[in-house]
Amino acid sequence: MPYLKKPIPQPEPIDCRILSAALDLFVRDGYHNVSIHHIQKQANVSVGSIYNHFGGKEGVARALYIHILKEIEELVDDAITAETSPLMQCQRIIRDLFSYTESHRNIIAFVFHARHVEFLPNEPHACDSAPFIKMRGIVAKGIACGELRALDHWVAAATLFGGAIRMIQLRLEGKIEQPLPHYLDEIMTAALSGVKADSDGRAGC
Amino acid sequence: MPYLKKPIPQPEPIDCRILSAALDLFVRDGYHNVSIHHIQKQANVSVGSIYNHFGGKEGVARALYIHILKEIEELVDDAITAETSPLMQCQRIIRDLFSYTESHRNIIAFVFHARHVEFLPNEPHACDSAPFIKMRGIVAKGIACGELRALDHWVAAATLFGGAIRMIQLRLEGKIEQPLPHYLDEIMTAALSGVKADSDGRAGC
DNA sequence: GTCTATATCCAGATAGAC
DNA sequence: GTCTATCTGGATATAGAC
Repeated sequence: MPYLKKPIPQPEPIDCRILSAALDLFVRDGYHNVSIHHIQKQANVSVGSIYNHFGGKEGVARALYIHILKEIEELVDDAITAETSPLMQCQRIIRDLFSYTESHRNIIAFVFHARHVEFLPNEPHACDSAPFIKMRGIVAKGIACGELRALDHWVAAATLFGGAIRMIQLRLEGKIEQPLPHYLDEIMTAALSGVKADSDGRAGC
Repeated sequence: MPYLKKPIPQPEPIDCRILSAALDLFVRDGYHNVSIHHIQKQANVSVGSIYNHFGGKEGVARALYIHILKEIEELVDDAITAETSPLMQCQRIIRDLFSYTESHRNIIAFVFHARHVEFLPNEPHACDSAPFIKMRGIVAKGIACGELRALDHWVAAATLFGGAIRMIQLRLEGKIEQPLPHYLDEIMTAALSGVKADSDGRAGC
């Protein structure tokens, strides 16, 4: 039996351990309250390895930021392909963000709760990143095709997603007791009624 | 002529200079990127004075935080006394927050943009502070008297204020070109239509 | 009360063995 | 590639003169 040919089941590759340890610590204590040494202990690696892989604490944060934004972008892309109308796409995104907040708390917290500009001054701000640009693109399309009212695009996006984002933040801060999906319908209808065009039949999407 | 009896016009008392210098720096660079020495230089005082008045950097931040929350609370109180119905009070608060964002940018930025928990771990979170509790109280009253729909209170508050807060944040980040009051009407009607009760005449407030 | 000069500490970064 | 040990810079905090 080839026991010995099997590699010892290394639980995770070293860079993943570093990233997930850093994510936990950054979210719990805030970037500036976490030192390389904290990460090193939590991930069971050495300082040297962290520098080898990421070039330092800021490098870890940058890798994390990019990785997580990519994950959010996938969530948005999935919504875009799964639904046809902009309105349904927005609904889908909110729904998925809500359930993601429950299942991948720290990922959502890192995006919606950290002030990246304070430690990644050279990275574009989150709201200039691909997933958020795409979300605004959906809103613009909804307005163009008459599904949404002809509001300023920023206003429409803020109204549509503002309430949901606020709920996510409150949930992350522990203010809201129930899991977010519990509030999904109420939030959705409230947000939509602010931006939906008067339903006079034409859905040109 | 009593020229000499007049005190030399000291532009500001020392502790105010410290606080306003700290506010500027905290907002611009983030608490953790600002040192006592930065504050000292910007305020034209000595390190010793800062320690005498506030006991250190954290003390400065705490004093600032408390002071600013009190200012926001006044804004909320003014709205409550100036208007009678909860709905009008909410409108008034949003309107005043918008104009405050333009006229007292850093004050609003410090409240809505900084992560206080990361440097004032023993202070209550902003959303547990008096002004925000009062805002939720207004919402609760609006629901109780039938002016607002019978939503979950968190949902109602998030819907009513979420869009406006999002606009404030975007404006602070420089994403929005126009001064906020320019968007006031659109934001207001969009937010209100999500929470207003079907107008069937009864306004029991 | 206000200042300058100094002490202490700790995080970030590096060197060099394995 | 991974580790430990060490160096360095800078920030907080204090001491003591004025």
